[in-house]
Amino acid sequence: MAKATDKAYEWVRERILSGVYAAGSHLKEERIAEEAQVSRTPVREALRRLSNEHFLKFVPNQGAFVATWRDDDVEVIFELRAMLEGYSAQRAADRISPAQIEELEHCAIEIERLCQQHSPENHRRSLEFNQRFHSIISEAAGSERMRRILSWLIEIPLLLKTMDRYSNLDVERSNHHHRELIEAFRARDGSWARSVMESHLRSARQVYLSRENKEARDDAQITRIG
Amino acid sequence: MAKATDKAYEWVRERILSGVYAAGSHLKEERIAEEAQVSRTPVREALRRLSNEHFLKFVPNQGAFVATWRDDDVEVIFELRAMLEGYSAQRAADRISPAQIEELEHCAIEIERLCQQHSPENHRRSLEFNQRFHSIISEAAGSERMRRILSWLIEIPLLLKTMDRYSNLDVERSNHHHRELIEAFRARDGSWARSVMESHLRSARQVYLSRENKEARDDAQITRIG
DNA sequence: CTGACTGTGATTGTATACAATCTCTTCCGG
DNA sequence: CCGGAAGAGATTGTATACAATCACAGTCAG
Repeated sequence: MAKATDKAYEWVRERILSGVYAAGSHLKEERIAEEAQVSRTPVREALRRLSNEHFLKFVPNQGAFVATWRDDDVEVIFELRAMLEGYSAQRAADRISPAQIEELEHCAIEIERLCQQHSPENHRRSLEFNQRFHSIISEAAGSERMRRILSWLIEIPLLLKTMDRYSNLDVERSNHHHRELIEAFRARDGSWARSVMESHLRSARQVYLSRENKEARDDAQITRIG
Repeated sequence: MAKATDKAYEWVRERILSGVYAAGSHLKEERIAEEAQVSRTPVREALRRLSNEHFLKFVPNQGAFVATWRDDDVEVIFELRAMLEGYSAQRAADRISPAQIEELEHCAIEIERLCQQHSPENHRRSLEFNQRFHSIISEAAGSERMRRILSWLIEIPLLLKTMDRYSNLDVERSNHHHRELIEAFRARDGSWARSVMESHLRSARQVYLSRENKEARDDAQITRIG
C-alpha cells in the first residue's frame, strides 16, 4: 500500500491498541491528519481499512468510533481462535518447512528465557515472540484468507490486555504447549498439532475468564468497602 | 454509507458478479468513475471495500484486479464455514426465538417450493431464501463479531458457482438438512444443530469440488478434441 | 539479435477546495 | 418551563488538481 496511507494506518492502529484512543471515542479525520502529518485522504483510507478489520465502527456522516468489546464477545473470540488456529495448525503440519520449524523453536526458547526474569521489557518481548510463533504457523497453513482473519482475532487479546498476568503455572503450561506443537510438526502429525493448539487456546481462555471473575470480585469488594 | 460511494460500489459489484468485469481484469479508477458518473474518490473507496471483501485483489501502485479463485482457497473457505457456522448453530440453539424458528421454517418451505420448477428466476430467489436461512441462524447466535466474520466468508461469487452444480439428489439432501436443523433448534439441542450444520456445509463442499473435477475433465476432453 | 537504458504516457497516490450533512445552541411560541 | 425550528459551526462526503510511480515502447551498445 502507499506511503502516507500506511503511515496513517499504523498511527491510528497503534494508538487504538495502546489505548491512547479510548474505546468508543470519535476519531476525527482532520485531527488525525494533523497529528500524523498527512492529508485527510490517506487518513480516510486508513480508517476505512481499520473499520473493515473491526477496530473501528463506522457511522455514515458521523465518522469512525473505536470499537468496544463486550464480554460475551470475548468468549466467542477465544472459541473462534481455538477452532481456526487448530485447523490452521493441522494444515501447517503438512506444509511447514524445516526453516519455519527452526524459527518456531527459536521463538519457544526465547519465550522461555524471557520468562525466567520478570520485567516489563522482558514481558513485552516475550509477547512479541509469542505473536511471531502463532504467525509462523498461520503462514505455514498456506491460506492468505485465513491468515488475515486470524491476524485480527489475535490482536484482540492484546487490546484487552489479557496476557499480562499469567501465573507461573500458566506460563509453564503455555511453554509446554509450544514445545509439543513443534514436536507434532516435526512428526508431521496434523491431528496432534490441532489438538495441542486447541488446548493451548482454550486454556488461555480459562486464564482470561478466571482472572476476569477475580477482578469482578475485587471490584465488588472495593464497592462494598467504599 | 454515502451516496456516490454506494453507487460506485453497487456498479462494480454487479459487474463482477454478472461477469462483465472478467476475472483477472484490471479495473481502472477513471474509467469506472466516468461509467458510474461519479468522481474517482468514491470509486477508490468502493474498490478498497470490494478488495476487503475479496472481490478484488489490490496491487500497490497498480490498482485493483478482479479476484480469481484457486481451489486451495475454496477448500479452506468451506472448511471455515463448516466450523464457524457449526459453532454458530450450536450457540443459536440456546438463544433462538420461536419467531426466528418460524422464519427458518418459512424459508425452508419456500426453498423447497422454488426447487420444484427450475428457472433462473426461481433459482435466484431460492438462493436469497437460502442466504436468509443462514443469516437468521448467525443472528440468533448472538455475536455481532461472528456474524460479521461469517458474512465476510460467505462469498457470493462462490455461492453462485456452487448452487448451479447441485443435482436433484443434492437439493433433496440440502432441504433435508434444513428441516433437521429446525428440529434440532426446536429441541434446543446445540450438539445436534452443530453436527447437522457441519454436514450441510461439508456436503456442499463435496458438491463444489466434484463438479470442479468434472469440469476439468470436460475441459481436457475439449482440448484433446480441438 | 539480445538486453539494458531511458523517456513518455498512463495510472495510481496525495493534497486541497468545496458541497452536503449532522450536531448543538439559541430563540421563539405556547 | 417545555418543545420545536432555525442557524452557526463542525465534520464528513465528493470533486478536482497535482505529484509520484509504473508499464511499455523505442533506442542503442554489445
